[in-house]
Amino acid sequence: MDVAAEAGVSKSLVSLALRGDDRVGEAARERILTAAERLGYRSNTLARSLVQGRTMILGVLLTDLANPYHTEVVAGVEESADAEGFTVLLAHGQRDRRRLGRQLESLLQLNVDGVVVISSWLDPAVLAEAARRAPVVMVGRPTAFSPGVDTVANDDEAGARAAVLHLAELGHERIAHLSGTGRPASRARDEGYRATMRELGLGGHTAVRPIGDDPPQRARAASELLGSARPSAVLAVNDLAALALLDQAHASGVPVPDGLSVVGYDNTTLAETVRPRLTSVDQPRLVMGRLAVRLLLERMGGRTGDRHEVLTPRLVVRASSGPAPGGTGATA
Amino acid sequence: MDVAAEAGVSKSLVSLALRGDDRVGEAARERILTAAERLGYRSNTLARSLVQGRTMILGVLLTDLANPYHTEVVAGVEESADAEGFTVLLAHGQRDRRRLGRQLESLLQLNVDGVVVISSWLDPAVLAEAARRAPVVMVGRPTAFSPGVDTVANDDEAGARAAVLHLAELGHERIAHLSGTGRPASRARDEGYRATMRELGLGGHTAVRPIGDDPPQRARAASELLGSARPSAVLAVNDLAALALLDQAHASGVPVPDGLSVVGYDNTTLAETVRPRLTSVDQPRLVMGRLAVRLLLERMGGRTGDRHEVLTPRLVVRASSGPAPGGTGATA
DNA sequence: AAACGAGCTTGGAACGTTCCAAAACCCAGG
DNA sequence: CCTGGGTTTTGGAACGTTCCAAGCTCGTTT
Repeated sequence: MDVAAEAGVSKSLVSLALRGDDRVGEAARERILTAAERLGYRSNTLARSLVQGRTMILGVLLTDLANPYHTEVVAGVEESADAEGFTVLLAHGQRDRRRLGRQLESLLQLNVDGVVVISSWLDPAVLAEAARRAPVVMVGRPTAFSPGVDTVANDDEAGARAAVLHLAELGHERIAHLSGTGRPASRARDEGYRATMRELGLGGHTAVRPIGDDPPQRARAASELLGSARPSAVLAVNDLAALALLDQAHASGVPVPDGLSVVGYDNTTLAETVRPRLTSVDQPRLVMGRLAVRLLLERMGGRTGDRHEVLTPRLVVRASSGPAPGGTGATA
Repeated sequence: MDVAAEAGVSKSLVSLALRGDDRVGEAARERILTAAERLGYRSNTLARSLVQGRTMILGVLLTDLANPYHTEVVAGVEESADAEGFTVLLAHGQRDRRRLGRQLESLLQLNVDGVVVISSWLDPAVLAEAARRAPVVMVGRPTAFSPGVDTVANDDEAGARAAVLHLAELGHERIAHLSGTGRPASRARDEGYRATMRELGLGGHTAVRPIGDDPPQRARAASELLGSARPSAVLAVNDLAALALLDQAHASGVPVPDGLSVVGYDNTTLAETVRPRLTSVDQPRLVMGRLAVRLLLERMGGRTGDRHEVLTPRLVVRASSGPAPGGTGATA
């Protein structure tokens, strides 16, 4: 270490001084700091991590950078991690199990101190295996619970329920559901939708149409839903699906919300840019991110039992939902 | 190293065997591999990087995760990095110089082999300093060139020019510009707009209105632009600005494109979701990402001179631009 | 029978830190 | 002038790899 030579002290003392240890004498500290400054010295994190056995890095693994839901969770993670002195690095796996696995492996190899997985695409077995090597929290509803992995999710059933109740309160009865493609969260929303329809005595009006993954499929699904027995309101599995629906409604000359009410899910920025502004179920994403970090810290602190946090979503009413055409407004 | 003991060989041989060196005898290799398998052994990347002096990691520093322009550049970076055997990790700085600096520092401390900066918010001096520690490529138009830093940008003047020519060809003369807030790219687009207007003899119709950063400011700027002397066409500094304009036009009952043509910039996914679909100038983002990696590799390979690549953008015509109201279509 | 070379294997140094026990220094008290 | 105790400083081990020069074990050549 050149700084040691430059300042005429041992490497040990340099190490102490640079870490701000107060056992270092005033004169020595002075010389060391100026020497380090002059030489532009930067301690090597790799070496430090090697000896300390930790990196002060939290890894975040996500499927989809373009998805604002994910990125807001990340914001929450970053906020808490910063406050605790951790650096956050993101690894991006796309919707590809293999790539996700590889990226997860990269993070673990880096010896990150914890991993937040924002994706339900990862194989539960892979997740469990990762949890044996480092604390792992999964944000979102898992396909199956993996032992050793904590989870933070929103209550999809409750979210769907709130949306259906809102629509029923506006007088709607023929409430349809533009559902997802079998991912865990979408299944739960579907379930919540069906249960609430039954609970309201609207079971007979239950109508579910799955939507595709790519834009053309989405458009077709939306158009079919608006076809023959058109519902007066639709709960979409997410904002993207709701958008496809709005688009299709516009194309077919169906006015929203006067001819059709639409409710989305996730309350992405999309909901606030689209016309008309979209009523949507909001997940507390920031809170979820912060919570994920707290769970990681608890694990590092020695907790062994698994925790599964479920947060309550909140309906944000905007312009895309209104009174049912024939109704007189509130009936419930 | 337990594997060595387990297989009854030296740690050196284990190291060789696991890296697939062909000098290792068949019997020993066999024993080592099964021992490693049984013990669930994973070599420690930190230690390897420490001795080899490189990490096979490329860092990407970005301002805004939520911006699809950025994330597509990232996709290009990842594609090329993967092909070259590098892992890509992202650090996210938000629009905050200090935070960006800290994140950059984190990446450098990790000893990444190269950094791609997708942000024009970073202080050029900080960038230059970073370039002294690792190869750095900046994607986007820099505030000022930093010695040692390569850049990859699109030709904003040319993009703005293409948009104006397109509108002029449709017969528009009163073409206004909803401009940005002084970032380098937006200044260049502004310049391209003005120059092209002059070139077409439309200098007298030049009208530039700056837009704000937050939604309410954007809305006001859009509304003012549509006020008194309403232009027949507008080039917006980016898709978000164009969106605000579309929104405002809708609110004031101005039909697009019949009463007003709008052209955006960046061709984000927004352009394909908004109604009407937005004509927009597309930057070759994937190519830019790939190019950034190539420049990094060249630096690692020993190149010393700086390179500044400028790519040509391409106008994507959609439904938001049409013939000028009074005109007969193509005039140019 | 000695020397050689090819194929495999090994021990120890090195990477740049932190950690720890021990050494050196200093000053006050006896 | 020695002793003790606190403060400051030090050398060497350790972290888990890779790298390198050197070693061993054969069978083959001279």
